[in-house]
Amino acid sequence: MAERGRPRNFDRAAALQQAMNIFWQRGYEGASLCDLTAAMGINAPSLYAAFGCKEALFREAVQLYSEREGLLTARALTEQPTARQAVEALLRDNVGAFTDPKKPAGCMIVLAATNCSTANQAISDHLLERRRFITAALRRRLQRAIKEGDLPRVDVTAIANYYTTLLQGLSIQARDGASRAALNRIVDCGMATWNTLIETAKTASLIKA
Amino acid sequence: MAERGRPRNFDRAAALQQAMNIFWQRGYEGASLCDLTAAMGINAPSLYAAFGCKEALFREAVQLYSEREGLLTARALTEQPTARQAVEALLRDNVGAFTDPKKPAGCMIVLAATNCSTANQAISDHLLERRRFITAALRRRLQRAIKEGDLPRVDVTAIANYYTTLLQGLSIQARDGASRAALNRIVDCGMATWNTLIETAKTASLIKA
DNA sequence: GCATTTATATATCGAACGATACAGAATCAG
DNA sequence: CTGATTCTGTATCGTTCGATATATAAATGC
Repeated sequence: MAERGRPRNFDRAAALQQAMNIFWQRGYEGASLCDLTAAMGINAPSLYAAFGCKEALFREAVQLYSEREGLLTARALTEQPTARQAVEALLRDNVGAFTDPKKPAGCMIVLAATNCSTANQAISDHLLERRRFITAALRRRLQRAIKEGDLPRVDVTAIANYYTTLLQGLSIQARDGASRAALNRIVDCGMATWNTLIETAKTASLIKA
Repeated sequence: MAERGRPRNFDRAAALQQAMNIFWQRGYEGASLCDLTAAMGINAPSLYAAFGCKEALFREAVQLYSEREGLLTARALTEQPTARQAVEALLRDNVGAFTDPKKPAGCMIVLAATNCSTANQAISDHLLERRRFITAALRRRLQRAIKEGDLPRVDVTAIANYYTTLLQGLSIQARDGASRAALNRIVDCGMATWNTLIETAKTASLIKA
């Protein structure tokens, strides 16, 4: 353990988590360095020494968020036996997280950089990539269901995009103060229509072909 | 018309429209005064003399946006004969507007202040109020449909919230670069399930009662 | 002990932010 | 014409932004 020099005086992981919460709550540009250092309990030079710059800190915070909160989504998609159960678990689990009073409302990936100045386009693009990754994961899960015979041959892109859109809308609703019950009521609507939706995607896909 | 003093050298309405476009594209905080004055073709003092301050300019821009783009929604809700047609027209017309290449993608009311610094909470609240107004208009339209016998007695709040969520999700999808065809494909999914959804909202409402 | 290394706290830095002071230009009333 | 009024362009204002220079404190290696 060749830890030369004065040892760090704060818990880097704990500080990162605080930074994540601030970014989650206020967005990339809405979170000032002053906000960040105050929440992290350190001064600016310590922040820069430990994380590089604001953008690098944000990317680490997004990574932490993905590992923490994205776990819900990943588990819902992999562990549920059927596509329908996977989609419903994905929606319900995220609604639960979106309305956890101990956390900022809604999804950080969706909300933290919806509008950025042109100088921070890279930040927007980074989150856009993450959003597309989630949609792709859902699409792959639906494809797996077709292969497993759990789902008829449907337009998986359409279904995945539809539920992604609903999920992103739920983030806005959560941020706007909707209750967990209200959001679950919306999920009820989204899931009640599953059978019809699959039929539609099937026929539409056939019409296209 | 006692127009005293030196006359204004620019078209106030045209300048406001340019400001609206900048706010629409970059959001309230993402749009700097430099961006605004450049797009409006005027200098800062002219902007302040004509509009007061950045926040007042933004509120006027939101008002203009509501009158211009909100017209689509208002017309869809009032002019279509049935609730189903009204909702579908609302979604289709907004998808058309969201993907108009001559305009910024997505809805300004949804995207322009999703994450604001605490100093500009009033801006967020203003747009939140507008969003709630739109949901309320949809809910009233559904209630009207029940009164007209066009719709069974359903949980109109749930249906209105569901389609609002979908519409807000569509704004994010549009901003993320989704094509008009892709968004219409999502609307297909949302509308294909109308009958099932109404049945569900009916029974659920009865269960509740 | 002493040199080296790294982290900390204070005190900024230059740039960009929203917003104005000011002088000059353009119109009106008389 | 003169005086009053309003708009315009230049040149800032004070503040906050993200990011650092500097000196000191706390650890290690020898």
